[in-house]
Amino acid sequence: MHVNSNKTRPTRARERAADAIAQFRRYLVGRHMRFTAQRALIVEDAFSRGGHFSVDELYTSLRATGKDVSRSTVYRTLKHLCRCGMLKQVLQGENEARYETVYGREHHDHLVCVKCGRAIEFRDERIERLQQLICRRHNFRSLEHRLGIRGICARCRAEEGRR
Amino acid sequence: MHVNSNKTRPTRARERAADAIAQFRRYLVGRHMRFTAQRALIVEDAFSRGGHFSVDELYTSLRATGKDVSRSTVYRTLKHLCRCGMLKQVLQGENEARYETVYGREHHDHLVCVKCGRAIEFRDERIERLQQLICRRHNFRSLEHRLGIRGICARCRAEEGRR
DNA sequence: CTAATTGCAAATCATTTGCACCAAT
DNA sequence: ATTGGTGCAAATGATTTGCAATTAG
Repeated sequence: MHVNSNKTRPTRARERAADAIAQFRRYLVGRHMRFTAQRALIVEDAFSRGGHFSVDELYTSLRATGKDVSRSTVYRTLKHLCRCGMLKQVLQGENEARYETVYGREHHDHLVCVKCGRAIEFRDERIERLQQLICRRHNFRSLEHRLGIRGICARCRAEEGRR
Repeated sequence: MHVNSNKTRPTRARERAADAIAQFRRYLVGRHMRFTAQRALIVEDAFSRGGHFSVDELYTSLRATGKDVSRSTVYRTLKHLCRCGMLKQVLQGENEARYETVYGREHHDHLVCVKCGRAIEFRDERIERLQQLICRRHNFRSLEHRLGIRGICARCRAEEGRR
């Protein structure tokens, strides 16, 4: 099991982003699609950040750094990134969709704090194995799975004073 | 582990619905809220059905039986049902929200078929226990959890011809 | 060159809300 | 009688789309 801090080291992040851009370009070229400046900026931003993000966070962050990309293009690009499996939507029950990067990372599940919104990531092999077992038993071919535990994180519990 | 067939026996369903109506009434009364004909109809319909449903399915089904309840009221009532824990939203990544009844049932997880949309329910104690363990390890207080495995069900795989 | 992409503004779609009338307590 | 509920139509908010101008291959 491992836990990511929400801030990845800057250098590490830049590497990750560069890898992702290269990968996305390969995907696009292979499909006669075009690798544009806007797409590069979007992938760059998405993969430089630690945790999850919403369309608006990404859009605003780009804009804040003077990289003007339209909302439409952000939506369209994120859709492509999902289609090629580099990104995935994580649905936690809010109004707007949130995304997390997949490319270059291993599968993990989440503890989501309902107070502060933070997501703690974890991976448990025993749970993974049991899931496979269940699929086999139902003759079900698993494509992906998602486990989310909602609750209150240690920090919020501490601040809250009581247990 | 157990699996529910998607159709519950009619009599059984009626009982379930009656129980749910009574429970919702208790909740409302206890909060100085009013138990109205519309609310009864909505709860009745929601708890008579087997699987998951969308607002529109419920709305249409009511309407089809001549029970005229406005969409607004359906939305407002489902929200109350979620608030009191009798219902819960299940997010599978579509555009519209889907709900499933909680009251009178035990917690379970899902195998969701991406071909036919069917949801197979299961419960595995070992997974439940491991989740508790993980929460404890992170000093995280779990409020609820949700495990969904997306893939292709046995029936669709058979129809598909290949493995 | 030529087809794909962008940005804008208008269009959708699910869900929410303001308000005048209605009904449960 | 009160006060909360309902239905309608209008408002909202996120996402999508048509289209003319732009640009990558």
